[in-house]
Amino acid sequence: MTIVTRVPRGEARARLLAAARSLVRHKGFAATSVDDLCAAAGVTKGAFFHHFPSKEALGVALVQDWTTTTGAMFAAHPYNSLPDPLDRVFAYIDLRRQLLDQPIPEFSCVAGTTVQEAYESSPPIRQAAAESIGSGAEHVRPHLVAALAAHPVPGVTAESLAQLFQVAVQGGVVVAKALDTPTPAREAFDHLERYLRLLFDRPPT
Amino acid sequence: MTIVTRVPRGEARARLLAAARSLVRHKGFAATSVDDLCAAAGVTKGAFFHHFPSKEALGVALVQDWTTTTGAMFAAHPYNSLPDPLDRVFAYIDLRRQLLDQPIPEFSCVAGTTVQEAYESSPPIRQAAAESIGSGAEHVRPHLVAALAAHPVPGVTAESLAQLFQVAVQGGVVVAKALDTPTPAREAFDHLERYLRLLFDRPPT
DNA sequence: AAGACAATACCAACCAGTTGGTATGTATTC
DNA sequence: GAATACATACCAACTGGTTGGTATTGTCTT
Repeated sequence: MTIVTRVPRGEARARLLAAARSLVRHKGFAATSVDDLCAAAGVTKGAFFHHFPSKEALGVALVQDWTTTTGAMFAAHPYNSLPDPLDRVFAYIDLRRQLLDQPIPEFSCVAGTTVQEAYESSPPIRQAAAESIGSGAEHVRPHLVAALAAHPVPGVTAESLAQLFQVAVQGGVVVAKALDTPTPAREAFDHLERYLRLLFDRPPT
Repeated sequence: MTIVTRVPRGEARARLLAAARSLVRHKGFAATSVDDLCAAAGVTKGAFFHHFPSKEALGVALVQDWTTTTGAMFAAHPYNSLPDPLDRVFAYIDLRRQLLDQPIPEFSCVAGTTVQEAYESSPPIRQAAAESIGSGAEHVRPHLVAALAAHPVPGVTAESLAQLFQVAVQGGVVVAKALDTPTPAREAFDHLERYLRLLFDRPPT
Protein backbone atom coordinates (compact mmCIF):
# COMPACT_ATOMS: atom_id res chain seq x y z
CA MET A 1 0.00 0.00 0.00
CA THR A 2 1.65 3.16 -1.20
CA ILE A 3 0.83 6.42 0.46
CA VAL A 4 0.87 9.13 -2.18
CA THR A 5 1.40 12.43 -0.44
CA ARG A 6 -0.47 14.89 -2.54
CA VAL A 7 -0.04 18.59 -2.59
CA PRO A 8 -2.73 20.05 -0.31
CA ARG A 9 -5.61 21.59 -2.12
CA GLY A 10 -5.19 25.30 -2.76
CA GLU A 11 -1.41 25.28 -2.83
CA ALA A 12 -0.88 24.41 -6.47
CA ARG A 13 -0.61 27.95 -7.79
CA ALA A 14 1.81 29.07 -5.11
CA ARG A 15 3.92 25.95 -5.56
CA LEU A 16 4.03 26.45 -9.32
CA LEU A 17 5.25 30.01 -8.86
CA ALA A 18 7.88 28.90 -6.37
CA ALA A 19 9.04 26.16 -8.73
CA ALA A 20 9.12 28.64 -11.58
CA ARG A 21 11.22 31.08 -9.60
CA SER A 22 13.79 28.42 -8.86
CA LEU A 23 13.83 26.78 -12.28
CA VAL A 24 13.96 30.05 -14.19
CA ARG A 25 16.85 31.22 -12.06
CA HIS A 26 18.72 28.03 -12.78
CA LYS A 27 17.83 27.32 -16.41
CA GLY A 28 16.11 30.38 -17.82
CA PHE A 29 12.50 30.68 -18.95
CA ALA A 30 12.56 29.10 -22.39
CA ALA A 31 14.52 26.07 -21.22
CA THR A 32 12.01 25.47 -18.42
CA SER A 33 9.17 23.35 -19.78
CA VAL A 34 5.67 23.15 -18.41
CA ASP A 35 6.36 19.52 -17.54
CA ASP A 36 9.44 20.60 -15.59
CA LEU A 37 7.36 23.08 -13.66
CA CYS A 38 4.62 20.59 -12.85
CA ALA A 39 7.11 17.96 -11.75
CA ALA A 40 8.99 20.42 -9.52
CA ALA A 41 5.75 21.66 -8.00
CA GLY A 42 4.37 18.15 -7.52
CA VAL A 43 1.31 18.96 -9.56
CA THR A 44 -0.20 17.80 -12.83
CA LYS A 45 -0.59 19.66 -16.07
CA GLY A 46 -4.29 20.02 -15.49
CA ALA A 47 -3.54 22.09 -12.41
CA PHE A 48 -1.09 24.21 -14.33
CA PHE A 49 -3.52 25.18 -17.05
CA HIS A 50 -6.27 25.62 -14.52
CA HIS A 51 -4.33 28.44 -12.87
CA PHE A 52 -2.54 29.84 -15.92
CA PRO A 53 -4.01 30.08 -19.42
CA SER A 54 -0.56 29.64 -20.97
CA LYS A 55 3.11 29.31 -20.16
CA GLU A 56 3.50 32.97 -21.04
CA ALA A 57 0.85 33.89 -18.47
CA LEU A 58 2.84 32.04 -15.83
CA GLY A 59 5.87 34.04 -16.88
CA VAL A 60 4.00 37.28 -16.30
CA ALA A 61 2.69 36.06 -12.94
CA LEU A 62 6.18 34.92 -11.98
CA VAL A 63 7.73 38.32 -12.62
CA GLN A 64 4.87 40.11 -10.88
CA ASP A 65 5.17 37.79 -7.90
CA TRP A 66 8.90 38.53 -7.86
CA THR A 67 8.18 42.26 -7.82
CA THR A 68 5.82 42.08 -4.87
CA THR A 69 7.84 39.68 -2.71
CA THR A 70 11.13 41.50 -3.20
CA GLY A 71 9.32 44.79 -2.75
CA ALA A 72 7.93 43.61 0.58
CA MET A 73 11.33 42.34 1.64
CA PHE A 74 13.03 45.67 0.99
CA ALA A 75 10.18 47.69 2.43
CA ALA A 76 10.32 45.74 5.71
CA HIS A 77 14.08 46.12 6.09
CA PRO A 78 15.39 48.33 8.93
CA TYR A 79 17.66 50.34 6.59
CA ASN A 80 14.60 52.41 5.71
CA SER A 81 14.37 53.91 9.17
CA LEU A 82 17.86 55.37 9.49
CA PRO A 83 17.68 59.11 10.15
CA ASP A 84 20.14 60.24 7.47
CA PRO A 85 19.08 59.63 3.85
CA LEU A 86 22.61 58.95 2.63
CA ASP A 87 23.07 56.44 5.45
CA ARG A 88 19.99 54.71 4.14
CA VAL A 89 21.59 54.53 0.71
CA PHE A 90 24.79 53.06 2.13
CA ALA A 91 22.81 50.60 4.23
CA TYR A 92 20.97 49.58 1.09
CA ILE A 93 24.31 48.91 -0.59
CA ASP A 94 25.33 46.84 2.45
CA LEU A 95 22.16 44.82 2.12
CA ARG A 96 22.85 44.31 -1.56
CA ARG A 97 26.32 43.04 -0.72
CA GLN A 98 24.90 40.68 1.90
CA LEU A 99 22.58 39.18 -0.68
CA LEU A 100 25.66 38.16 -2.62
CA ASP A 101 26.58 35.74 0.21
CA GLN A 102 24.42 33.13 -1.47
CA PRO A 103 24.87 30.76 -4.39
CA ILE A 104 24.69 32.69 -7.65
CA PRO A 105 21.27 31.42 -8.80
CA GLU A 106 19.83 32.47 -5.43
CA PHE A 107 20.74 36.11 -5.84
CA SER A 108 20.09 36.40 -9.54
CA CYS A 109 17.18 38.60 -10.52
CA VAL A 110 14.16 36.85 -11.99
CA ALA A 111 13.10 39.94 -13.94
CA GLY A 112 16.56 40.51 -15.38
CA THR A 113 17.06 36.89 -16.35
CA THR A 114 13.65 36.65 -17.96
CA VAL A 115 13.68 39.92 -19.87
CA GLN A 116 16.75 38.89 -21.85
CA GLU A 117 14.74 36.06 -23.36
CA ALA A 118 11.36 37.77 -23.46
CA TYR A 119 12.44 41.14 -24.83
CA GLU A 120 11.08 40.45 -28.31
CA SER A 121 9.28 37.16 -27.96
CA SER A 122 6.82 38.20 -25.25
CA PRO A 123 5.71 41.80 -24.80
CA PRO A 124 3.61 41.00 -21.70
CA ILE A 125 6.58 39.48 -19.90
CA ARG A 126 8.82 42.34 -20.98
CA GLN A 127 6.26 44.77 -19.62
CA ALA A 128 6.16 42.95 -16.28
CA ALA A 129 9.96 43.05 -16.17
CA ALA A 130 9.91 46.79 -16.85
CA GLU A 131 7.61 47.28 -13.87
CA SER A 132 9.83 45.08 -11.75
CA ILE A 133 13.01 46.98 -12.59
CA GLY A 134 11.20 50.28 -12.12
CA SER A 135 9.81 49.17 -8.78
CA GLY A 136 13.28 48.00 -7.77
CA ALA A 137 14.70 51.44 -8.40
CA GLU A 138 12.14 52.80 -5.97
CA HIS A 139 13.94 51.07 -3.10
CA VAL A 140 16.72 53.67 -3.32
CA ARG A 141 15.35 56.56 -5.34
CA PRO A 142 13.47 58.27 -2.47
CA HIS A 143 16.58 58.17 -0.29
CA LEU A 144 18.66 59.58 -3.13
CA VAL A 145 16.11 62.34 -3.61
CA ALA A 146 16.40 63.27 0.06
CA ALA A 147 20.18 63.05 0.01
CA LEU A 148 20.41 65.27 -3.06
CA ALA A 149 18.02 67.76 -1.49
CA ALA A 150 20.34 68.10 1.49
CA HIS A 151 23.49 68.07 -0.64
CA PRO A 152 22.85 68.88 -4.34
CA VAL A 153 25.34 67.59 -6.89
CA PRO A 154 25.32 69.50 -10.18
CA GLY A 155 24.41 67.33 -13.16
CA VAL A 156 23.35 64.36 -11.05
CA THR A 157 19.73 63.29 -10.63
CA ALA A 158 18.27 60.81 -8.17
CA GLU A 159 16.60 59.01 -11.07
CA SER A 160 19.79 58.36 -13.01
CA LEU A 161 21.55 57.26 -9.82
CA ALA A 162 18.73 54.89 -8.93
CA GLN A 163 18.96 53.39 -12.42
CA LEU A 164 22.70 53.08 -11.96
CA PHE A 165 21.95 50.87 -8.98
CA GLN A 166 19.80 48.68 -11.18
CA VAL A 167 22.52 48.51 -13.81
CA ALA A 168 24.99 47.45 -11.13
CA VAL A 169 22.64 44.80 -9.76
CA GLN A 170 21.80 43.33 -13.16
CA GLY A 171 25.30 43.57 -14.53
CA GLY A 172 26.63 42.02 -11.36
CA VAL A 173 24.46 38.97 -11.89
CA VAL A 174 25.50 38.51 -15.51
CA VAL A 175 29.21 38.90 -14.84
CA ALA A 176 28.99 36.71 -11.74
CA LYS A 177 27.35 33.96 -13.79
CA ALA A 178 29.94 34.27 -16.54
CA LEU A 179 32.97 34.21 -14.25
CA ASP A 180 31.20 31.91 -11.77
CA THR A 181 32.07 34.10 -8.80
CA PRO A 182 30.21 36.87 -6.96
CA THR A 183 33.38 38.92 -6.56
CA PRO A 184 32.88 41.31 -9.52
CA ALA A 185 29.35 42.03 -8.29
CA ARG A 186 30.58 42.77 -4.80
CA GLU A 187 33.35 45.02 -6.06
CA ALA A 188 30.90 46.85 -8.30
CA PHE A 189 28.99 47.82 -5.16
CA ASP A 190 32.25 48.85 -3.52
CA HIS A 191 32.92 51.18 -6.43
CA LEU A 192 29.36 52.45 -6.33
CA GLU A 193 29.74 53.30 -2.66
CA ARG A 194 33.06 55.04 -3.28
CA TYR A 195 31.46 57.01 -6.12
CA LEU A 196 28.65 58.20 -3.88
CA ARG A 197 31.07 59.12 -1.08
CA LEU A 198 32.98 61.25 -3.57
CA LEU A 199 29.82 62.84 -4.95
CA PHE A 200 28.39 63.63 -1.54
CA ASP A 201 31.70 64.45 0.09
CA ARG A 202 31.21 61.81 2.74
CA PRO A 203 34.47 59.91 3.37
CA PRO A 204 34.20 56.48 5.04
CA THR A 205 34.01 56.69 8.82
CA MET B 1 11.84 26.63 -64.07
CA THR B 2 12.76 27.98 -60.68
CA ILE B 3 16.27 29.08 -60.05
CA VAL B 4 17.17 28.14 -56.50
CA THR B 5 20.02 30.37 -55.41
CA ARG B 6 22.03 28.21 -53.14
CA VAL B 7 24.49 29.31 -50.55
CA PRO B 8 27.93 29.07 -52.14
CA ARG B 9 29.92 26.11 -51.04
CA GLY B 10 32.13 26.84 -48.05
CA GLU B 11 29.99 29.59 -46.59
CA ALA B 12 27.58 27.47 -44.58
CA ARG B 13 29.50 27.61 -41.32
CA ALA B 14 30.02 31.35 -41.40
CA ARG B 15 26.40 31.96 -42.34
CA LEU B 16 25.19 29.73 -39.52
CA LEU B 17 27.28 31.69 -37.04
CA ALA B 18 25.99 34.99 -38.39
CA ALA B 19 22.40 33.73 -38.19
CA ALA B 20 23.03 32.49 -34.68
CA ARG B 21 24.42 35.83 -33.57
CA SER B 22 21.35 37.63 -34.80
CA LEU B 23 18.77 35.11 -33.62
CA VAL B 24 20.32 34.67 -30.19
CA ARG B 25 20.41 38.41 -29.68
CA HIS B 26 16.75 38.66 -30.56
CA LYS B 27 15.30 35.51 -29.00
CA GLY B 28 17.94 33.99 -26.76
CA PHE B 29 19.71 30.67 -27.21
CA ALA B 30 17.16 28.17 -25.96
CA ALA B 31 14.33 29.72 -27.96
CA THR B 32 16.39 29.56 -31.14
CA SER B 33 15.90 26.15 -32.73
CA VAL B 34 18.24 24.40 -35.10
CA ASP B 35 15.57 24.70 -37.78
CA ASP B 36 15.41 28.45 -37.17
CA LEU B 37 19.15 28.68 -37.61
CA CYS B 38 19.19 26.66 -40.82
CA ALA B 39 16.32 28.66 -42.31
CA ALA B 40 17.95 31.97 -41.44
CA ALA B 41 21.27 30.84 -42.85
CA GLY B 42 19.69 29.38 -45.98
CA VAL B 43 21.17 25.99 -45.26
CA THR B 44 19.87 22.54 -44.48
CA LYS B 45 20.17 20.54 -41.31
CA GLY B 46 22.73 18.30 -42.89
CA ALA B 47 25.04 21.28 -43.24
CA PHE B 48 24.43 22.26 -39.65
CA PHE B 49 25.40 18.92 -38.19
CA HIS B 50 28.27 18.62 -40.61
CA HIS B 51 29.89 21.70 -39.09
CA PHE B 52 28.69 21.38 -35.51
CA PRO B 53 28.30 18.10 -33.64
CA SER B 54 25.45 19.54 -31.59
CA LYS B 55 23.48 22.69 -30.92
CA GLU B 56 25.58 23.19 -27.80
CA ALA B 57 28.75 23.10 -29.92
CA LEU B 58 27.32 25.87 -32.09
CA GLY B 59 26.66 27.84 -28.93
CA VAL B 60 30.29 27.53 -27.92
CA ALA B 61 31.49 28.48 -31.42
CA LEU B 62 29.07 31.42 -31.44
CA VAL B 63 30.44 32.86 -28.22
CA GLN B 64 34.03 32.26 -29.30
CA ASP B 65 33.35 33.91 -32.65
CA TRP B 66 31.83 36.82 -30.75
CA THR B 67 34.96 37.11 -28.63
CA THR B 68 37.32 37.24 -31.61
CA THR B 69 35.28 39.61 -33.81
CA THR B 70 34.59 42.10 -31.02
CA GLY B 71 38.18 41.75 -29.89
CA ALA B 72 39.41 42.63 -33.37
CA MET B 73 36.99 45.55 -33.58
CA PHE B 74 38.22 47.08 -30.33
CA ALA B 75 41.87 46.34 -31.08
CA ALA B 76 41.64 48.13 -34.43
CA HIS B 77 39.98 51.22 -32.97
CA PRO B 78 41.99 54.48 -32.90
CA TYR B 79 41.29 55.06 -29.20
CA ASN B 80 44.14 52.69 -28.46
CA SER B 81 46.73 55.05 -29.87
CA LEU B 82 45.99 58.13 -27.76
CA PRO B 83 49.10 59.22 -25.83
CA ASP B 84 47.51 59.53 -22.39
CA PRO B 85 46.22 56.28 -20.83
CA LEU B 86 43.31 57.96 -19.08
CA ASP B 87 42.31 59.58 -22.37
CA ARG B 88 42.23 56.11 -23.85
CA VAL B 89 39.87 55.04 -21.09
CA PHE B 90 37.57 58.00 -21.71
CA ALA B 91 37.69 57.39 -25.46
CA TYR B 92 36.72 53.78 -24.78
CA ILE B 93 33.72 55.03 -22.81
CA ASP B 94 32.83 57.30 -25.72
CA LEU B 95 32.98 54.32 -28.06
CA ARG B 96 30.77 52.36 -25.71
CA ARG B 97 28.24 55.19 -25.73
CA GLN B 98 28.33 55.34 -29.52
CA LEU B 99 27.51 51.65 -29.71
CA LEU B 100 24.28 52.46 -27.89
CA ASP B 101 23.11 54.43 -30.95
CA GLN B 102 21.72 51.24 -32.38
CA PRO B 103 18.59 49.17 -31.82
CA ILE B 104 18.85 47.35 -28.50
CA PRO B 105 19.37 43.83 -29.91
CA GLU B 106 22.25 45.17 -32.00
CA PHE B 107 24.26 46.34 -29.03
CA SER B 108 23.36 43.52 -26.67
CA CYS B 109 26.21 41.22 -25.76
CA VAL B 110 26.04 37.67 -27.10
CA ALA B 111 28.11 36.30 -24.24
CA GLY B 112 26.04 38.04 -21.58
CA THR B 113 22.73 37.00 -23.09
CA THR B 114 23.82 33.41 -23.52
CA VAL B 115 25.43 32.88 -20.14
CA GLN B 116 22.19 33.63 -18.30
CA GLU B 117 20.64 30.59 -19.95
CA ALA B 118 23.73 28.41 -20.09
CA TYR B 119 25.06 29.04 -16.58
CA GLU B 120 23.98 25.64 -15.28
CA SER B 121 22.67 23.84 -18.32
CA SER B 122 25.85 24.01 -20.39
CA PRO B 123 29.28 24.26 -18.77
CA PRO B 124 31.10 24.55 -22.14
CA ILE B 125 29.05 27.57 -23.16
CA ARG B 126 29.46 29.11 -19.72
CA GLN B 127 33.19 28.63 -20.04
CA ALA B 128 33.24 30.33 -23.44
CA ALA B 129 31.24 33.21 -21.97
CA ALA B 130 33.75 33.51 -19.13
CA GLU B 131 36.55 33.85 -21.65
CA SER B 132 34.54 36.40 -23.61
CA ILE B 133 33.85 38.58 -20.59
CA GLY B 134 37.44 38.25 -19.47
CA SER B 135 38.72 39.15 -22.92
CA GLY B 136 36.33 42.10 -22.99
CA ALA B 137 37.83 43.48 -19.80
CA GLU B 138 41.21 43.43 -21.51
CA HIS B 139 40.07 46.24 -23.80
CA VAL B 140 40.35 48.68 -20.89
CA ARG B 141 42.44 46.98 -18.26
CA PRO B 142 45.87 47.81 -19.76
CA HIS B 143 44.92 51.47 -20.04
CA LEU B 144 43.69 51.47 -16.45
CA VAL B 145 46.94 49.85 -15.35
CA ALA B 146 48.90 52.63 -17.04
CA ALA B 147 46.62 55.35 -15.67
CA LEU B 148 46.93 53.99 -12.14
CA ALA B 149 50.71 53.77 -12.49
CA ALA B 150 50.82 57.47 -13.33
CA HIS B 151 48.23 58.39 -10.71
CA PRO B 152 47.73 55.72 -8.03
CA VAL B 153 44.40 55.63 -6.20
CA PRO B 154 44.53 53.88 -2.81
CA GLY B 155 42.27 50.86 -2.63
CA VAL B 156 41.50 50.82 -6.34
CA THR B 157 42.88 48.20 -8.72
CA ALA B 158 42.84 48.20 -12.51
CA GLU B 159 41.30 44.73 -12.43
CA SER B 160 38.29 45.68 -10.33
CA LEU B 161 37.76 48.80 -12.43
CA ALA B 162 37.93 46.81 -15.65
CA GLN B 163 35.34 44.43 -14.25
CA LEU B 164 33.21 47.40 -13.28
CA PHE B 165 33.16 48.31 -16.96
CA GLN B 166 31.90 44.84 -17.78
CA VAL B 167 29.23 45.11 -15.09
CA ALA B 168 28.12 48.43 -16.58
CA VAL B 169 28.02 47.03 -20.11
CA GLN B 170 26.07 43.91 -19.15
CA GLY B 171 23.77 45.65 -16.72
CA GLY B 172 23.14 48.35 -19.29
CA VAL B 173 21.89 45.77 -21.76
CA VAL B 174 19.57 44.11 -19.26
CA VAL B 175 18.06 47.36 -17.99
CA ALA B 176 17.78 48.73 -21.53
CA LYS B 177 15.88 45.63 -22.60
CA ALA B 178 13.60 45.82 -19.59
CA LEU B 179 12.76 49.51 -19.93
CA ASP B 180 13.03 49.34 -23.73
CA THR B 181 15.32 52.35 -23.94
CA PRO B 182 19.11 52.74 -24.09
CA THR B 183 19.01 55.77 -21.78
CA PRO B 184 19.89 54.00 -18.51
CA ALA B 185 22.84 52.33 -20.22
CA ARG B 186 24.08 55.65 -21.55
CA GLU B 187 23.71 57.34 -18.18
CA ALA B 188 25.52 54.49 -16.50
CA PHE B 189 28.53 55.29 -18.67
CA ASP B 190 28.13 58.97 -17.81
CA HIS B 191 28.33 58.07 -14.14
CA LEU B 192 31.27 55.79 -14.77
CA GLU B 193 33.13 58.61 -16.49
CA ARG B 194 32.33 61.00 -13.64
CA TYR B 195 33.54 58.42 -11.14
CA LEU B 196 36.85 58.05 -12.95
CA ARG B 197 37.28 61.82 -13.24
CA LEU B 198 36.82 62.07 -9.48
CA LEU B 199 39.18 59.18 -8.78
CA PHE B 200 41.91 60.49 -11.07
CA ASP B 201 41.33 64.15 -10.30
CA ARG B 202 40.68 64.93 -13.95
CA PRO B 203 37.74 67.37 -14.31
CA PRO B 204 36.01 67.53 -17.73
CA THR B 205 37.78 69.85 -20.14
C1' DA C 1 -29.23 20.71 10.32
C1' DA C 2 -29.40 18.40 6.04
C1' DG C 3 -29.61 18.03 1.34
C1' DA C 4 -29.19 20.10 -3.43
C1' DC C 5 -26.25 22.32 -6.40
C1' DA C 6 -22.87 24.75 -8.44
C1' DA C 7 -18.36 26.42 -8.45
C1' DT C 8 -13.50 25.51 -7.64
C1' DA C 9 -9.35 22.83 -7.74
C1' DC C 10 -7.36 19.42 -9.50
C1' DC C 11 -6.06 14.80 -12.21
C1' DA C 12 -4.85 11.33 -16.10
C1' DA C 13 -4.74 10.58 -20.77
C1' DC C 14 -4.22 12.34 -24.91
C1' DC C 15 -3.02 15.39 -29.17
C1' DA C 16 -0.68 17.70 -33.04
C1' DG C 17 3.39 20.02 -33.84
C1' DT C 18 8.26 20.79 -32.88
C1' DT C 19 12.61 19.48 -30.98
C1' DG C 20 17.58 18.02 -31.55
C1' DG C 21 19.70 14.55 -33.90
C1' DT C 22 20.70 10.66 -37.50
C1' DA C 23 21.24 7.76 -41.69
C1' DT C 24 22.11 7.83 -46.21
C1' DG C 25 22.86 9.79 -50.51
C1' DT C 26 25.17 13.12 -53.91
C1' DA C 27 27.83 16.84 -55.86
C1' DT C 28 32.37 19.16 -55.48
C1' DT C 29 37.12 19.75 -54.58
C1' DC C 30 41.87 18.27 -54.00
C1' DG D 1 39.33 8.46 -55.95
C1' DA D 2 39.11 9.87 -51.43
C1' DA D 3 37.95 13.33 -48.63
C1' DT D 4 34.98 17.40 -48.01
C1' DA D 5 30.63 19.84 -48.04
C1' DC D 6 26.59 19.64 -48.30
C1' DA D 7 21.13 17.83 -49.22
C1' DT D 8 17.05 14.78 -48.26
C1' DA D 9 14.36 12.04 -45.57
C1' DC D 10 13.43 10.47 -41.42
C1' DC D 11 12.86 9.48 -36.17
C1' DA D 12 12.00 9.20 -31.13
C1' DA D 13 11.35 12.33 -27.54
C1' DC D 14 9.48 16.21 -25.99
C1' DT D 15 6.74 20.65 -26.55
C1' DG D 16 2.67 23.58 -25.04
C1' DG D 17 -1.96 22.76 -24.78
C1' DT D 18 -6.74 20.19 -24.57
C1' DT D 19 -9.99 16.86 -23.17
C1' DG D 20 -13.25 14.89 -20.09
C1' DG D 21 -13.54 13.63 -15.79
C1' DT D 22 -13.47 13.56 -10.25
C1' DA D 23 -13.02 15.15 -5.56
C1' DT D 24 -13.60 18.98 -2.56
C1' DT D 25 -15.57 23.25 -1.07
C1' DG D 26 -18.91 26.82 -0.19
C1' DT D 27 -23.79 28.42 -0.56
C1' DC D 28 -28.44 28.47 -0.73
C1' DT D 29 -32.80 26.37 0.43
C1' DT D 30 -35.86 24.02 3.28
